[in-house]
Amino acid sequence: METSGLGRESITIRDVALHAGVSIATVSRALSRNRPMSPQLQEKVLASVDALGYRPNLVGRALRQKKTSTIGLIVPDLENPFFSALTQEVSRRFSKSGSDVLVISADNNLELELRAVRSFLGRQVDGLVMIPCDEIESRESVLLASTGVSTLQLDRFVDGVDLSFVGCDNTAGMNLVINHINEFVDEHSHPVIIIGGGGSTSSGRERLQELICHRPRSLVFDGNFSFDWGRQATAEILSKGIRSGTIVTTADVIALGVMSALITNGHSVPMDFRVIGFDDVGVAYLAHPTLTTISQPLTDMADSIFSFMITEPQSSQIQARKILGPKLVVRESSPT
Amino acid sequence: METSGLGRESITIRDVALHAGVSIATVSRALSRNRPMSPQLQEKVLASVDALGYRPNLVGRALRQKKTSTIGLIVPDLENPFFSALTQEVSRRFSKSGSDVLVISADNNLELELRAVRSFLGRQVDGLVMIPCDEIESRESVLLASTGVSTLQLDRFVDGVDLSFVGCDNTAGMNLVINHINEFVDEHSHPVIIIGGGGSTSSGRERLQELICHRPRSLVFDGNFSFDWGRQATAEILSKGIRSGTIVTTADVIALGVMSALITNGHSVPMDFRVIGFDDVGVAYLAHPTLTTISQPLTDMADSIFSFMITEPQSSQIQARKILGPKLVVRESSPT
DNA sequence: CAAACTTCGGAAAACGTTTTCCGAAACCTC
DNA sequence: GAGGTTTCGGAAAACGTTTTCCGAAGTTTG
Repeated sequence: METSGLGRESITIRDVALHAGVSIATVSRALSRNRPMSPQLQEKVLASVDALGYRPNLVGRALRQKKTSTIGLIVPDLENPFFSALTQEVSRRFSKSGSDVLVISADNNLELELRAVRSFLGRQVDGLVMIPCDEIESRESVLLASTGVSTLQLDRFVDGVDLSFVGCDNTAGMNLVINHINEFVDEHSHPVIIIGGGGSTSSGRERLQELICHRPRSLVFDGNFSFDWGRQATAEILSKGIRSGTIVTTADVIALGVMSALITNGHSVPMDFRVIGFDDVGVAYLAHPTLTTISQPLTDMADSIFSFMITEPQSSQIQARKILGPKLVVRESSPT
Repeated sequence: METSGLGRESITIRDVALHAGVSIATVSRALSRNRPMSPQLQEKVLASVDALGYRPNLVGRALRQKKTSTIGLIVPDLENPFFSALTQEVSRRFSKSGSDVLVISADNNLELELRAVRSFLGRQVDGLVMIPCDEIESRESVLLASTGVSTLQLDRFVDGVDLSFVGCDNTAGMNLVINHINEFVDEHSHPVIIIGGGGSTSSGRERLQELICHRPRSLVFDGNFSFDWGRQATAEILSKGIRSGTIVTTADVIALGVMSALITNGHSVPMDFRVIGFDDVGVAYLAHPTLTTISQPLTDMADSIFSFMITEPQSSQIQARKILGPKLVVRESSPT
């Protein structure tokens, strides 16, 4: 009859109770299997549910239960392929266990990031996973998040905040790079050029620091995690008359910009310049030449986030850190 | 005192009322500015709000108001750079007007897509935007969505469903491609090879159909929207002994895979093969050679989605279509 | 100055659930 | 067969808001 689907008033548990001739408590129990009940009654209720096309209102449920079966994920920038891959991986992990991951992109904007935190907090998510935009400036957002709900930092952390963190070992990763280039870099004839990015993020800083520490004499450029920055930095390098060298970057997106600019200007990779990235995003394998880089253990990271979130009811306010090991992937952009 | 921040029990409007010595109605009004009130009282309430660090529970509010100030966006695959760019654009547009966009990735999985719909519906989003996974198989999801809330289809639509749609004109886009290749393709010496993808999606099908219609004698391959498929199809082409031609694809991700495979095997683009993509994702400009492609009006699409969602209270159940015009971007992978 | 508005704060209902509590019936046990 | 235990359905409270309604003031009007 009125299952026409046009009805703007949605059917509630009350309608089902009326239809089945039972109380709303019974309907609730039939659906939640919270308490055993006689099979015939259960069936009757379920029949009414089907007949009316009833769908529980999760807002009502959340209010009563004080939980939403939802976790929030705030990412700085979905257009960075590393973050979209990580997002996908985290979503996949949680969806296996039945909880939904809701994603908001902060668009590399501190104000939007703070708004996202407020929104998720107000919406009573059961947990919050943040990839903070900035090591210093995101402090307010992260702190606010942590007062309201079990919060985890992923990939990047905020300086001096007592919150659990899951990420990859950037220092170890850069050491793999250093060892790799030591195999072919002749200190004098073949300069090492460092192009940093995301210096205001913990991972960007860690990677850059490690590089500078081991290669203190190198030419250093610092910018952000973007294709354009890689291209721009390359233009500067070339304008200095440099015509060969090993260019180490702190992210694949930068490295891809670098290679693009080099090749456009007629320089060969890896003959003239060797280029090395970090992250191992999908396109790193697609570029030409294919990009030598550091592969991050995305699946492990997602798994760790999941177990932190599930096993720790927030009691572990104590700062726990799960640092996962990266791998070197040597491809065509550097000699084997 | 108890503003220590450790308190698991969150402060409610009731606590604020108590602290300020007013009723909860007054607190609500002070915050919502729903009704004018004396400034000194307002200030007193606001002071208490600050003192206690009160944050409204949006779940309670949503239950009462029957709206969540939230729209849901379901995307097939965040790792496809076209979708992450589109997601970013839509989020940006809505966040300007103060409503949150919550994103769920269906991971190219019909079951997850259906679950995402159920989840958003249950969570009472004010609107739903879907990029359906499959032209046929997503029908159940889309239909379910449309019964519960104002629903829009974006970029792809489901066959025979009366729902508004926003997307780009794939046919026109492919015509631009056809005209472009007509300028340099010598029918006999230079074969046209078509690599389709996403044939089970409306956009994939539309693009492929238009191509085949204008170039009926071409060699045609059909697969999905992925780098790997592009690579794989290329391997097949080469294995047939073909050593030159114009390869037209239905998506940049495919085209990038194609170019990668061609170059790896020592073939030159655009000397031996010309390659053409569709979408104009960021990396298209980064590839080497840079990729000739069709640029989709992402911002316009987001704007249209926004105005459909805001101006049409759902009354416009009537199928409205907003088809936006694409542009041809000629780059190095094809002759100018 | 009485009557009629206006202003503004509070009590309470409402939103859709889940869950506690209660009581009736049924079932044991001796 | 009386007393105790278990089973199971329903009434009602609770979750945190917003909003309708009411009534007590204050203000205008004739």
